[in-house]
Amino acid sequence: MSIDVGGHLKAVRTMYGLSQRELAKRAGVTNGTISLIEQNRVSPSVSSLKKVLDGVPMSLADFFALDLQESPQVFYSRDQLTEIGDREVSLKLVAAQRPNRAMSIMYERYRPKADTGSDMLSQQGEEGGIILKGHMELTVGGQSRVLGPGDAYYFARAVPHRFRNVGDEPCEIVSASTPPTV
Amino acid sequence: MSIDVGGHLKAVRTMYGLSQRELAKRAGVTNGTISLIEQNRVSPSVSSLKKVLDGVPMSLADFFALDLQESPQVFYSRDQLTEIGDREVSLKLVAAQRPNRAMSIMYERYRPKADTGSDMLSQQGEEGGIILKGHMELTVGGQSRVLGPGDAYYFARAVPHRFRNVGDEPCEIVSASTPPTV
DNA sequence: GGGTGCCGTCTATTATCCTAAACACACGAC
DNA sequence: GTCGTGTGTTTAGGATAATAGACGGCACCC
Repeated sequence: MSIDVGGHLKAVRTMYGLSQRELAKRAGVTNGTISLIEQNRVSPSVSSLKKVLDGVPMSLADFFALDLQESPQVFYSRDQLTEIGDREVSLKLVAAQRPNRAMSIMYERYRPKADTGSDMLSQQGEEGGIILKGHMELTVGGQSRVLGPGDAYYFARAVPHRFRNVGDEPCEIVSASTPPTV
Repeated sequence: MSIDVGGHLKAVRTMYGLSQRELAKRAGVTNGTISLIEQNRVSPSVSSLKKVLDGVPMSLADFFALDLQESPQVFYSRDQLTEIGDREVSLKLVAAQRPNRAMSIMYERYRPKADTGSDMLSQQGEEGGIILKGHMELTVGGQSRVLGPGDAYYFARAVPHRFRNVGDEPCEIVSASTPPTV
């Protein structure tokens, strides 16, 4: 067994401020079980691990998705955002260097007439955002629409999509997508 | 055990076009084990389930995260956003009615002195955002910091966190979180 | 009809996990 | 001091999972 289930569980438990006995009681197992698991002296069955996590509560998916190793960066000043745009479109990415993050969050700035080109598509995931300034024509699947400040969008990336700044001023958007593409 | 590990495994295995014996051989377990797991006659230990998934290969996190999705509305005008705030904090949610979406994207507006209260925590997921206007004190785990326009944050929700508008003007944020809490 | 090969299932045995209860240590109250 | 209550750890034994190998089914070929 390569993955450290025990350490993982201990981290989760202590993060919630629970003792082994408290967690055991909530989960309907014995404190000894928790102890043995945390020491990696046993590899719990999925059913018992689920019982334990139900006591937190936390899903199995989240449990195994947890990063754990260190405490990652939380705060990013505006000049710490990773910029990845070209001249037409500027993208400032939050938490770019964070491994295995679940989302990309970006501050996007489109010059007048900027255009992502016809019908981008990714295999998977979802994307959404809110327009802050300017006017953006968004085409998703068959549908097309011009969005202004305060308007928003949300779509599955498997559908072809295109962004085009149809205004005379720059268009600014905050967007999020999952899973992160960049 | 509420979750259907067996059916799940069978779906993964057949998706990869493997027989029980093939998968067993790759994984270093016996075909009987696969059979018993798929029938939910046993709840595999994490270690053996991991061995089995290594034969695919697939991570435990992905295994437990498997799901499906889809839905229609793409564009949301500003007054179509679902508002869910109280007097102190206004939250405008994109695609609120969309079932099984992967993220929540929100336009958040905090009145001066607005405070989410001490140490909220959700059991799961990640959250991030970008400050548009005003100044927000964000506390995550031990660390605390005041963020201004253009600054950003990103953290795992399992860590206790708190937002507090420390400025005299309203603070506006666009945030995203996954999985959606609301 | 008899082989051959691959499929998933089942059984008897062995290996591992889970429980209940004891154990050891630390800290505060009195 | 010695209770009382909190913590995590250990142990014996019963419960559960994993193994090796047998079993029956189905398709294909001779």
